[in-house]
Amino acid sequence: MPTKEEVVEQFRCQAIRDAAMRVVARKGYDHVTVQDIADEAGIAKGTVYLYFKSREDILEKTMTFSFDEFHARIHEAIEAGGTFVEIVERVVHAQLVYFEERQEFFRLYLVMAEPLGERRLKKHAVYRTHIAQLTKMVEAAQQKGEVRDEPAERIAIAVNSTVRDITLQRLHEKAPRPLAADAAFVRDYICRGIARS
Amino acid sequence: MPTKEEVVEQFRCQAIRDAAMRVVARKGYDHVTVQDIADEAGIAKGTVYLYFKSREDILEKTMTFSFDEFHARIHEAIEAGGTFVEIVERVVHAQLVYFEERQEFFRLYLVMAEPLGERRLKKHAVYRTHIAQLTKMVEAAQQKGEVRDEPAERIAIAVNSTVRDITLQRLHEKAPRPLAADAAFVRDYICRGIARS
DNA sequence: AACTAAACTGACCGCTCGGTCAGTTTACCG
DNA sequence: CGGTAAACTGACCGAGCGGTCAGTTTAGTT
Repeated sequence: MPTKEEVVEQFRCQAIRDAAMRVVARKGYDHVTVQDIADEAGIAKGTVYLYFKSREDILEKTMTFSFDEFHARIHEAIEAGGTFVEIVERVVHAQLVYFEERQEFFRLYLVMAEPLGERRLKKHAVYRTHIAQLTKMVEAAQQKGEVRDEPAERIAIAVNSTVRDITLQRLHEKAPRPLAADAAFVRDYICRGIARS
Repeated sequence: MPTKEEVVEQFRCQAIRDAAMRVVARKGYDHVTVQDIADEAGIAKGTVYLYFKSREDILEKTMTFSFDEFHARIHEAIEAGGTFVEIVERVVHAQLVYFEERQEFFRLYLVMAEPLGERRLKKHAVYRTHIAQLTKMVEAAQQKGEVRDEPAERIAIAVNSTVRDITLQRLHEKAPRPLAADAAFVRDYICRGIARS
């Protein structure tokens, strides 16, 4: 049983993470300042440092925390079973919906996938986890002979990239077409390619 | 006929752009300082400002300048004609080779595709140009009935995302498999999907 | 060699940001 | 209430950055 202090602490941490996520969505990961986060959360900058030890700490915790929920959703979609096409359909749909509902998270997610600079950031580890999840899905389908015999990780990356960029495109459009249409498009693109059959 | 002064000026500008590209590749777009660029180019910071009017000016010019050459290569690959599969094969191959040979450019390219923050950056315009180029390619193929009847821009985005993320993956690997293998994989993924046929 | 204009330099300025901490407010308990 | 400990605040500090410019070096001309 958590003490009252722990409950309050958790509540504050969550509020700060939520604020951080909104600000990252607005300004981009690299341009977020601690003052921004404090303002967004309606507290003083000093208070932030009572709950997190540095700017990086806030951003990293924000990332991993949000990601856990996303990860769980995809896990569900995979575990529900069925043919590979059905699984892909659910996974694609789950991702599109999740990104659509939580654009702040999606923008954070974009940052996770990209890193390639001097520092191997923790962000990237989070992205790799997601790829690993999809890779297992592909491997299972290959065992059942539903998917071509190519490196599973390559396939997972290809699948994921498509979902991500279509989501990005939808975010840029003022009035994107119905989500179901893009979900179907991505599912078909992944499974059958774009050649007229 | 350019004067001697103009030649020297162009040479200096090119040297600074080259330096900027290398530093961006190492540190990432947002963390590059003007001092970094000056050091890399072997000149003083003040000298940089004789040729460019601001940090943003350097980065923007570096981006568009490098991109023009890339754009031309893809244009060639498209215009050489043939069936859609052949064209895709050439385009994918050209991109993979170009990215492999110029990793600094690729890292710059990654930054172009991503923006989604407060400011609609010029970076993004450059990326849109590339997508527009691919979109035209897809539309031509649709006219000939070689490609399914889906929004051409969506297809272009999907195609491009795959090439990009596979390239990214290759950069992370110490010993990636032969480029031709990935080129074939991407081509097949795009045209036929991943379902076992 | 003497002169000059153009090219170049790097110390400097103003500003922003991450992080600190002395002081203030709040909340709880006897 | 009164007292005290915990929570909170925001002015402040030092570091680092973009951009400037007075001074120095270089290169061309006579």
